[in-house]
Amino acid sequence: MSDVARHAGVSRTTVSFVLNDRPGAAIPDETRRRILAAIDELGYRPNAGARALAAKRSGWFGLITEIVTGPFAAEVITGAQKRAWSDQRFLLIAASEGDPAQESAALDQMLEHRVEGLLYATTWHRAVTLPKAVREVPTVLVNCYDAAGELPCILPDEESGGYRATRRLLDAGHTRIAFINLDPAIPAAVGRREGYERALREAGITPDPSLVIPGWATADGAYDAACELLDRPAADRPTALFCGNDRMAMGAYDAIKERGLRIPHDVAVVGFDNQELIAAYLRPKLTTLALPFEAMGTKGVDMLAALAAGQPLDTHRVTVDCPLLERSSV
Amino acid sequence: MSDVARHAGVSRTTVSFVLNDRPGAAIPDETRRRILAAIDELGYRPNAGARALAAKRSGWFGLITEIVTGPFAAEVITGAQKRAWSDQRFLLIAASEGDPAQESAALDQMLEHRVEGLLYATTWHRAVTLPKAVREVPTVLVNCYDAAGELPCILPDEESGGYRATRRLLDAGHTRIAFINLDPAIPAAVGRREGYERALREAGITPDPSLVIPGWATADGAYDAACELLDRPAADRPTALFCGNDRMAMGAYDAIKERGLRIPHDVAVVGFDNQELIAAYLRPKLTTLALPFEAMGTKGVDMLAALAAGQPLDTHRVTVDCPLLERSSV
DNA sequence: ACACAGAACTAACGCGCGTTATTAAAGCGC
DNA sequence: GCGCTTTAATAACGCGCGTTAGTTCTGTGT
Repeated sequence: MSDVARHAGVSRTTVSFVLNDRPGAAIPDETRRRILAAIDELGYRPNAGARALAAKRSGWFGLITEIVTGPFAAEVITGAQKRAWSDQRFLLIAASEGDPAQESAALDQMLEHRVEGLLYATTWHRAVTLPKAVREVPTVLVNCYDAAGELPCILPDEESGGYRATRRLLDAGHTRIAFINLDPAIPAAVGRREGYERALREAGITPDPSLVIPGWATADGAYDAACELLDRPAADRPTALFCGNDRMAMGAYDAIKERGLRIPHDVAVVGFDNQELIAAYLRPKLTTLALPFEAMGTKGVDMLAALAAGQPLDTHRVTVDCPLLERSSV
Repeated sequence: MSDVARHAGVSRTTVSFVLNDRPGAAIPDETRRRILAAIDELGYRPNAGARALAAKRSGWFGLITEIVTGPFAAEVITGAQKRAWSDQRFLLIAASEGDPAQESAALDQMLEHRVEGLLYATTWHRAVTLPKAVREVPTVLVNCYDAAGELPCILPDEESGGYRATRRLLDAGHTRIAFINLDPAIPAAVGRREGYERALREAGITPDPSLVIPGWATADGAYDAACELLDRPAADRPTALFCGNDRMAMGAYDAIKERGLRIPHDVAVVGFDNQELIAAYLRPKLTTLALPFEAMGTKGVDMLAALAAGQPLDTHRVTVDCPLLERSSV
């Protein structure tokens, strides 16, 4: 930068002023032109680290996930990344691999890099407790929530997801809709069931508890559940299956096809998660709900930016809708 | 750091010495203890940016990929990330989204952050030409190679992959092995075919060109190709299909099943790419070769570390083996 | 007694930049 | 001509640290 200044016949301060087009600094066009020419000629690049040091703004946000691989984490990263870069901020990404030691090591590194905010994302919707050190910096949870209830979080709207799935099946004319749920204890299972029941009641149907069966989040579990449902006497048999995730829908598909039933003609199916490689390749293609990972990542950076700028948050707990992806199984 | 020094009753220099346990500095245990206690008590964290500035070592490596999402990029990131963090180095990740403008913007940002090395990874094995600016910093290409032949690169060993797949089928007793290839013009197609033919010749079989058909990298293309192969007169019909990727293997599965043939009893299949969600969920599960993305990412960081340390590279063009994953389709 | 060597420590500079306080020159009204 | 404001520019400090070239304090041998 001193070289640029010398080359342009001005002081280093003036160069700094044009580089940051400092408001209030009166720089004649001719001078600015000379400086820009010198920059170009010398191939000068500002040093981001030095700039951060002097300005006391690192420009970094941190993102800690459980695994970098895996479709979900990748989507969160994508969403956060796009928003961050477009805003001249950068993402320091780390994976905890589910190991508390790695997690806290990653956190230490991020704090040493003076991140101005921290995003903590999990693979599945659940409660977490973070190391105390996170209090040193604005933190937003993504796809999880603070067991102590102190940190702001961004969560998928499971209830409206359940509602939307059920509503879609109701609209298609189904009245006996079974729900092959995840492990009933987890938040996703609770929320989706509430949405499922709300949709039914809204349609004037009293929810039948016998139509809600846990599939334990596995294809085999859902297969067993579907078999049990489909083997009931005709009057009790559901004509539609809402499955807790796409892998479970795969299991349900097997049970349906084994019985010579056709999808969606005899039995309609709706999944959850939109695991592209499953949902788009099943036959028929699976209608499912997408977890809004990318949107949550984007929203996370937005909230961090606000927090880092000292603005208060309007909501401590943000929910993001799960869009319905229409394919051919309803 | 000055606070720590004052609190421990020493100079800032001494604190710096114990923090970096500087070889040659004689620090009595008692003093070291006092300093560490002060650090702990004050909750001091070194400022990574300031340290980088003073030491003239940023500690950053850059990684540019086409897309952050997508299973392949994620694996490269994982591999690079693990190696980098374990080595106290950090990864500045950017996605070009296939847009040259974004790519060069990302590159600029990385250079401003004074990355000590750059990894450039593509989704599929091919030639690339990078902006001239990459010459400012050691660069290694991952899964692609420099059209100008100047930059070091890390590539999957397509030839040995083709060999290994074919060899596996030969070992299972097959002699008429068809190869439903990718677009014949791309490097992966060329290399794999060479390996395929080498394996055949080694087994005393003269490669039959009529058994090599392009499937154009799509499930439909491979389906058509498989139909044509399987509908040949019995004497000409292959008993094994080696497919250019897993999606193509899906297409081949359909053609095989439609004809009432069984996998692997009547026709064996080997895929390529190991797309988990396809290969592990097809019935029967698909035997396939994995592209070593994670290993290539790791190797990439290794090479960068060597280059950044000023060591010369022993090889300019490194190849990494594609491991065979045995499942149930052979 | 003195010289000398090592141990323990520190003052001071510089990394590349943002920023504040200040100066010098130019323009303007009377 | 004199005061005043605006414009154009700069010197100097500090961000938090690594590092070099010292300085001061011990102990040892003669």
